[in-house]
Amino acid sequence: MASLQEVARRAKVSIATVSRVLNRSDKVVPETRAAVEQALRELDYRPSRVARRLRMNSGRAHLVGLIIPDIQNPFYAEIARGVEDAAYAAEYALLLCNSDESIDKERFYLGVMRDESVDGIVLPPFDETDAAVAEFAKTGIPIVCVDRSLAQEKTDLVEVDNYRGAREAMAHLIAKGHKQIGLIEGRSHVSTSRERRRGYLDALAGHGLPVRKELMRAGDFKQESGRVLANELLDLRKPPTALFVCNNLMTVGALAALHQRDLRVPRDVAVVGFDDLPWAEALDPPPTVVRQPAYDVGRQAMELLLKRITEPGRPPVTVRLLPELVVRRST
Amino acid sequence: MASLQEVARRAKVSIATVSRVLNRSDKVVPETRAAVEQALRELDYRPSRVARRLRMNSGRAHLVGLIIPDIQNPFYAEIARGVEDAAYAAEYALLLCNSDESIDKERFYLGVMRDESVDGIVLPPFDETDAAVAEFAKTGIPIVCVDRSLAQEKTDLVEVDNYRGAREAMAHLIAKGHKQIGLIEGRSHVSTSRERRRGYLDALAGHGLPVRKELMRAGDFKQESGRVLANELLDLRKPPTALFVCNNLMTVGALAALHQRDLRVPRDVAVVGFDDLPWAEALDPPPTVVRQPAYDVGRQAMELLLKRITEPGRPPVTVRLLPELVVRRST
DNA sequence: CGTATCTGTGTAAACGTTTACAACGTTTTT
DNA sequence: AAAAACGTTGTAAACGTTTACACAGATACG
Repeated sequence: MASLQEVARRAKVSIATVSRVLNRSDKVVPETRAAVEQALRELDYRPSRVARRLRMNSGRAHLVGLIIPDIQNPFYAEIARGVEDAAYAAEYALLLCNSDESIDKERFYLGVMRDESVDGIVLPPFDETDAAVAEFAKTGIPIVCVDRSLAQEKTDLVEVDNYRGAREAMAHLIAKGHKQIGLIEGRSHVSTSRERRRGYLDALAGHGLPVRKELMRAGDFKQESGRVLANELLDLRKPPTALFVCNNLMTVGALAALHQRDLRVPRDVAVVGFDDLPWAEALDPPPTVVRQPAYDVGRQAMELLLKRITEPGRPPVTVRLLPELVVRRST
Repeated sequence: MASLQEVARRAKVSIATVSRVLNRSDKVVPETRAAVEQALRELDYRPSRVARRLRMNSGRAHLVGLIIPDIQNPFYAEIARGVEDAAYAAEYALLLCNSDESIDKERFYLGVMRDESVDGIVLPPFDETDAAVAEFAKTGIPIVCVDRSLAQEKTDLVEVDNYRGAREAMAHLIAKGHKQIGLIEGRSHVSTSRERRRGYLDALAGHGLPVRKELMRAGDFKQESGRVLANELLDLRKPPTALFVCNNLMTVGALAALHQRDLRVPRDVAVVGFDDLPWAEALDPPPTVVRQPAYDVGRQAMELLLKRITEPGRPPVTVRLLPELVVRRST
C-alpha cells in the first residue's frame, strides 16, 4: 500500500531517486541509496505492477497470458505446467484462462489479455482459421501457438509431429495384423486432426489397405463422443478390429464403450490412443498410446515467447517435437 | 490501442464526456451520445483495464486471483473450473496460478496478486498456519479459502465435511468386516488431513476397534507417496486388510502398489479413496471413493468472493458441503 | 426581470510509476 | 581563475482512466 511518495518522504528524497534505487540505476550515491533502502524496508514497499504497466512501453509488464481449451484435460494441464514453470523461472506472472473449447470464451479472454496489456500470449487456437486470434494478432502483441497451428497467421509455433505419431500408431496396429481399423478423430478443422487423419490414410495406403469411409468418425475431443462413436463403429455390419482414437479423453470413452459391451481388449478389439493418460498404468487395460511431450511443448512455447518479447523483430520459428509410441496392453 | 483522447477528438467532445457515455451515466444528451458512440465504434475503442484499475478504488478491477496447489490434480482442476465459470458469468477475469504445493511459490503468487491489485483471491492455504496468507490478509484484500481452512484468520470458507466423509468411508469398510485398516493421510498440518484422521480414529473407537499406530502413515498428497506408503503398510508383519487413502493421487499410487504385488482388490486388500477420479470407471478396479463436490466448492467460493467484494463489511461465513460415498468395486 | 435551479459539458486532479530534462554543486580542464 | 565537464538529485510530464468541480446556457420561480 505504501507508494513511492511515502517512501520518498520518509527518506527525504524525491520519488525519482527512489525509483532509481529500485531500478538499479547506478546514478545514485551510496549514502542516499542506503537511506532509501531503509525507508523501503521500513514501509515494506512493493511497486504497483499496475502503475508500472501503465507507464511503460509494452513488453515489460512481466505478464503473459495462456488460454487453454480445457484445463481438466491432462494433456493441456501438462502444457500449462510447462508454460507456468518457464514463466515462473523468468519471474513472469501468468494469466491463465480456460476457453472450454468455445470460440466465444476464447474471444472474451483474448479481449482481457489485450486490455490487460500483457506482454504476449500462448494458446492452441480454436481451429486453423480462428478469426478471434487473427484479430488479436493485429494488436502486435506476440502470440505463440502451441499444439495447433493457424492457416493464415505466421506466428511462433510449438507443435508435435502428429503425422508421424499417427503413422507409428497405425504401423503398430497393422503389424499386429489388423486390417479393419476405425478412426475416431477430433474436430476436423483443427490442424492436429488433419495431420492425424493424414497419417491414418497414408498408413493404410502405404500397406495396401483399402479406406472404408464408414470407419472414420469425427468427435469433439470429449469423453462422451469417444463412447458414442466407438459404439457407432462397433454397430457396423463389418465392425473394425482395432480403433485409433485421436485424443486422450475420447480414448477413455472408447474404452468405456468396449467394457460396456463386454468386449475384451485387445483380444476382441485393439485400441491405440493419442496423448498419454496420467494413470495409464492403473487403467484396464493400460492403453497403448502415442505420447506427446506436453510439458516440453509448454516450456518451449514460453521460452519462445520470452525471446520474442525481448527481440520482436526475429522471424517466427516452428519447433516440432517428436511423439513416442508407448506400447502397453491394449494392443 | 485507441485511447479516450482519440475518441474524444474524433467525436469533438471532452474525454470526460466519452467516459460518461462508457459508464452509462445518464447525464448526457442523446445527440452527443450518438456522436460518441459512433467514434467509439469507428476506432474500435476498448478501455484499458490497467488505467482503470490504477484510477479506481479497489474492488472494481473485475479481476480475481486463484492459487491452486496442483493444477494437474483433477480435484483442484475441477475446483478451478467452478471458480472460473462463476467468474466468467460475472465477467470477472481470473488470474490463475499454480503453487505446486510450495509455500515459496504461493508467496510469490500472493505477491503478484497484491501488486496487481486484484479484487480478491481464492485459495486452499498451504496449511493451517500459513504465514504467507496471514500476511496477505493484512492488505485487506478479500480472501476466500477453499478446501482447507486457516487456524488463525477469519475468512470466508467453502469446505467439505471431511470428518463425515471419513466416517462414512470407515463405516463402509468396517461393515465389510475389516478390522485392520491402514490409513494413508496427507500432510498432517493441513486441515483436511486432520479432519480425515479424526474420522478414522473416531470410527475405530466407535466400533470398538483398537488403534494401531503403525497402520497410520502420512504422505504428501502425491502419487508416489501413495505407492511407497502402501508398500510400507503391506510389508508389516501384520498387514492391513483394507486401506483408507486420503486423496486421489495417493489412491492411484496405492492401487499401483497392489497391482505390482499381484494382490487382488478387493479380495486381498480393500481400498477406499478420498476424492473421486475422473476416469474411475476405467480403472482396475473402479475404486470406491468419497466423492467431493469440487465444482460446487469452486463455484460457491467465487460467489462468496463476489458478495464480499460488493459488501466488504459482512461477517465471514463458512459453507460446508457434503461428500458422498461412491461404492464401486475396490471394496 | 433578476435570481435561483437545473442540465449538460469541459477542466483538471488523481491513481503510482518511469524518465527526459533541468538544476546544482563538484571536479577537471585550459 | 574562469570555463567546461561531470555526477547526483529534483521537477515535471506522461501513461489512460474516473470524477469532483467549475462553468455556461437554459429553464423555473419569486
